[in-house]
Amino acid sequence: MSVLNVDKFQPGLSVDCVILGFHHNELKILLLKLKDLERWALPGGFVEKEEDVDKAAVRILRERTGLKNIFLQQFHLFGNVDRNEEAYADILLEKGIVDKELYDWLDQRFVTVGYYALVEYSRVEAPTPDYFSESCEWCSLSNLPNLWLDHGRILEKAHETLKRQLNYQPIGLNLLPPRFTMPELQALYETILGKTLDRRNFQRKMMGYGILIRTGERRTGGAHKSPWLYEFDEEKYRQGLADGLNAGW
Amino acid sequence: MSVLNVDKFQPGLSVDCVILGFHHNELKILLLKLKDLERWALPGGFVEKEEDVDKAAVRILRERTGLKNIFLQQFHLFGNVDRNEEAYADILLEKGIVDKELYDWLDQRFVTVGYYALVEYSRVEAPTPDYFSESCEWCSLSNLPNLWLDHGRILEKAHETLKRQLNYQPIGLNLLPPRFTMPELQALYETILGKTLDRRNFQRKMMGYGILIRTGERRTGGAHKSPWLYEFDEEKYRQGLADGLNAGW
DNA sequence: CCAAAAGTGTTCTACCTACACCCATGG
DNA sequence: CCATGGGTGTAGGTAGAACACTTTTGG
Repeated sequence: MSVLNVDKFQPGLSVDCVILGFHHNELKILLLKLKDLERWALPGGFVEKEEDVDKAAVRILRERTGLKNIFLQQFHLFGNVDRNEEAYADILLEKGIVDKELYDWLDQRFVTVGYYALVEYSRVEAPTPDYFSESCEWCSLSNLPNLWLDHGRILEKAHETLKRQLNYQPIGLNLLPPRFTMPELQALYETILGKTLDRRNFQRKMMGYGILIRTGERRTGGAHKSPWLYEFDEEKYRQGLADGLNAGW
Repeated sequence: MSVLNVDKFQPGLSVDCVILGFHHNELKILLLKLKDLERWALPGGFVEKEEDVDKAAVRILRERTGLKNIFLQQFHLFGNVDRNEEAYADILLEKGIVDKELYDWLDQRFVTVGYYALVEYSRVEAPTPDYFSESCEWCSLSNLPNLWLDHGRILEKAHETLKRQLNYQPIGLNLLPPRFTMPELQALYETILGKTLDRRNFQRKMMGYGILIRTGERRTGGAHKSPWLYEFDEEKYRQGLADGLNAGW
């Protein structure tokens, strides 16, 4: 038996997670530095034979971040034949990181299901690398390292999906701390959308959704007027997720 | 070798297509009547080992309908373990429709990728059943037969996706005949959305998108005022598909 | 007291909604 | 000629965009 018991996995099927956090007004993504290769990969894994694909994504997220009960959404299946072209398994075999059995497993064609998760940056205490990687770190979306295979494309697609969903779904819960200011929420939107928004219109629009509660407190210590602290009305937030915010038509 | 050479297919992976057409002001879906079972299935198939998943979907659509160059969109992967529960393969083996090799192939766990296609009803001349089905027919969405496995759920998800996409994507090309009237287009929207829309506002909104061209001609023969015939400005239509119609934010 | 950030209000416009009205056609 | 469906116009409301103004805070 290899270091990984490949028999328990569904062949040819993998899951990759785009795990996004928000820190210092920047979108961060959790990436794995592959062993003996100057490339980084999305946290991913295989699907057990008796495991739902959605459950596998949840498990992988938990294994890397320790987090549970996180908003995790499937967004696309990547199924091109040529997506596995890179000969990384050869290097792994050469270096003795994998044995022949695992090599053969890795060498097959894989299709991968992309999931994205929005997590609170500070709640991820010790990101854990997997067997194929030497470290697991937050990287800035604006300054990405060299990504493995089609992982750049997967990330791009996740980002597109996220942008579109911003139009009809609430966002921020599990991405921001439990209490946050309106400028912080706005900065999140601006970062995801890649453009600036009007402060005052943003405030009105967000309040109009009815998913925010203004707590009585303010964030003090900043160099200027202290902003109010808000929290999500989780009940209404979930309803917004389910029903959509801007129905249209 | 079986009737199907299963060796050439990627194990555990299938594609199912929700093929929608529009006829007599009703949405129709192309379904297969399974042999020796009072159940119907979505047109589907397996993915060849050297074939992109998207290409497989195109191939399956072509095999059933003869159509090419159709709007075909992946919308979800269905990956629960329990989705294959039904013991249909047992019946097929019993009746001698499949041999042991094919039986074993069918008996494995499958995850399936859902695609939906919008096609012009009248252009599908002779829908062709596959090896497992005895007929291939258009069924009315409002009066569905008993569906196999989770195909009802897959259809539902396709319909949800379609409804949402109506808010930011044009629709109608390849679903309506090349020339159509505004009431016909409206009927399509109403059918998909499951609600009535205001005639006059609909017209203004659609014209506002700039994807329609009013031809000089009218449809005569109807019992009342003859409506104008329109066609899509395919250039702008495609641009609308790519960029979205209502960007939002 | 000043600069900069945060909160609130106002105007203008565009679009959506809900209608009223006119025109064509076949029976 | 009339019932019905199709085409066009218009008034009111609502929401988004683009503003100005006030308030608070640390330095």
